[in-house]
Amino acid sequence: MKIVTLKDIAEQLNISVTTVSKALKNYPDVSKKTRLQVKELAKTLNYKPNAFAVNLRTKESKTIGLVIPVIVHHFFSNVIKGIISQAEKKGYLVIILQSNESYELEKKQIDLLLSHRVDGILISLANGTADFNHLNEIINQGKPLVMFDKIAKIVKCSKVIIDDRKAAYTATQHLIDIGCKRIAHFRGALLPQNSIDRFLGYKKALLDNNIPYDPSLVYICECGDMSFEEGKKNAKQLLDDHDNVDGIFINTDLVAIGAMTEFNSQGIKIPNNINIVGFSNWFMSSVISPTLTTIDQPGYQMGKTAFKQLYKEIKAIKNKTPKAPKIITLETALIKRESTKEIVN
Amino acid sequence: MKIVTLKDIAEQLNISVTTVSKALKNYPDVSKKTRLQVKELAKTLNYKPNAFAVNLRTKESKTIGLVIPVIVHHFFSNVIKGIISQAEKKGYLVIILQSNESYELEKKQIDLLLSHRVDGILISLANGTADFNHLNEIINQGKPLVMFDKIAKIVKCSKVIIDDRKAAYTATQHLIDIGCKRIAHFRGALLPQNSIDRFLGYKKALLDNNIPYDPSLVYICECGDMSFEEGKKNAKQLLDDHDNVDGIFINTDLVAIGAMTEFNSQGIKIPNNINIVGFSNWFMSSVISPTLTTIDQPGYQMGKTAFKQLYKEIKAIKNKTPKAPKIITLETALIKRESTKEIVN
DNA sequence: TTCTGTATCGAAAACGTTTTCGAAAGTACC
DNA sequence: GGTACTTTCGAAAACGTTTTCGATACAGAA
Repeated sequence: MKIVTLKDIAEQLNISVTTVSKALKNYPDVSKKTRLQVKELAKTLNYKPNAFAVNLRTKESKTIGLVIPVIVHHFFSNVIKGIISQAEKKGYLVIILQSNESYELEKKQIDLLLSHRVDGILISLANGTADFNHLNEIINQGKPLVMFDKIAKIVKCSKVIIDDRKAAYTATQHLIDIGCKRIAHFRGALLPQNSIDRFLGYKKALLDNNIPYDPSLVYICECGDMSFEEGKKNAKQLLDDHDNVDGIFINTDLVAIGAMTEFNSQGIKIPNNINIVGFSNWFMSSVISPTLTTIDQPGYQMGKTAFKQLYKEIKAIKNKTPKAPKIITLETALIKRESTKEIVN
Repeated sequence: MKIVTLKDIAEQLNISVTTVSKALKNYPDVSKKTRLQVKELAKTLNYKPNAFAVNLRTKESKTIGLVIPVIVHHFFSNVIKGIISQAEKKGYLVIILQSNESYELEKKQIDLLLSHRVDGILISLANGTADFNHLNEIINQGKPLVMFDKIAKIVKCSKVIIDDRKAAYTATQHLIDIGCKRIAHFRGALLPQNSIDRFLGYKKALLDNNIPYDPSLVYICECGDMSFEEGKKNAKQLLDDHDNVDGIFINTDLVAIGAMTEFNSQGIKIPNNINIVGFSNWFMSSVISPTLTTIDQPGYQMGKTAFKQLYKEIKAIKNKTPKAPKIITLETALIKRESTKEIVN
């Protein structure tokens, strides 16, 4: 019941706390005999160092913070898994907070993490975040910060991303390659960099292929909790507005699936009447009918990479050799499935 | 850049650290004037109490640990969300670890959490866990432990569960009600209580309806990372073994979806040739074709409830009034969808 | 004046580690 | 027997808080 401390071990062996501490940490200036004695007793008493005391002394907590917009999300939960698995290998624990796409919450949560003295912070921004003082505060405290996926270019820290623009270009080009002439885009919210980049990639692909860009073909969705419904709503609106759209590039799979559901219920055949490309490669996309052509976004790997970078920076700061921020871009891939098909006239 | 401490504030105001501490915590024995001075300076200096020092002194960390078998999982990620949202309200942070369905990992992780001195632990057991010493150690240390979903009845702690047996009974009864005569069951791994209970519920429903229980109709899947493939494999095996099965109650949606995929590819029509009921109500189940009849399992609410119970126990222990373990059962519901349909002869 | 009470403060111990530095004892060598 | 070196240990400070307890000052009351 009582929690054992170094002092307890010291008293039982009639030696000093200092020696016990050193024995457990294999200091060279303690004899083999006492070292073994100490270690054995520590084991039988089930001694566990008091993390608070260690942290207070060493000024590191072996804990990092993670702020993420949503948790119930195929991509983000994969990121979390990647971070946690990698952190565990290095002996780090991860405190997870969900910003719920709210700037206010995000700010509070970073404050919380800072006062809990985490060794570093990983973050994917909320859609609503347009002010970055809370992020700069982390950096000012000399703590490493690594952003991933939803980043802010202006913040001076390392970032792990995909080339959203290129991926979107590839997706759109695929629609063009199979013969689509009039391609719509369901884009994400206005602020996040990746929704901007995906939009730009879409636009560039059109222009490079001499297809005029038509703003009326671009629909917005917030991509929050209501993604699926937004997809349905946008699809319905699209059908009201236009009658000659033959392809849509959609910002994220969940919205795409919502759209497909709407098209299905209205008797619009995919891919015969309309081709659809999603983004993210949610597992779901491979089991719905028709299966969804999409861009594979390596969530697990992104989590792993982000932690590795953070770890490097934690070590670097500890050794007083801070490194310049680094931007790491991961590869994506177009996954062709049933929702797109060569158009034959 | 430098992190400010109570001492810094004290020196700037020419008062003692004691007084600063008391001023910030509104002790009555500090004058209003100094209290305001201190608070103002603390704010401008952006003072944040050093959590390590506070924890060391007060012996509580305002942090809890969560050990969960998988993260990339619709049900569990909902649980996580529920826990985190509730914890945040009470000022608690959550450290999440993934046991990956491995007993060894689970044990190590609990050790990690204990040495990090979390105030309490929430856990959903790994499939492989059959020994409970690591859990009893938590209790022996006087720390609250709350198990949810995948529990061990034998461990003396509070639990938040659903009535798996009843839910499985309901699911099976539904198959019987629509006219199924020969009902198979894809069960989960052998150890976890809920996979046992679901199996028992299935069996009881059969017997209560005078349908003989046939062990050859029960297939096992581990429900780990390969759930989807296991579903396909089991479905294929079932078709090899039997030709008169008209309904299956499947342990979890993901396996069910795997099975449906296999049936689809073999031209077996759902629900015309075979009726399927899943379990958990993953979002995916509502968008695949045909949509899947399933049991709704309230993940978010389970997370919330589990944290609330843990919180109560943390407070109770702090006040030296520990309470007896409590078992909380949440309601489930049968969600009827397209994968089951009245059989007409 | 002395006494009692109240308001305000600070010294110091404590939480459990880590690490520096010096002390003591032993060994080896001349 | 003195010197130099090695081996082994422990005292003490430090990390930043919280909280107990006593000190001081000053008010009003006797």
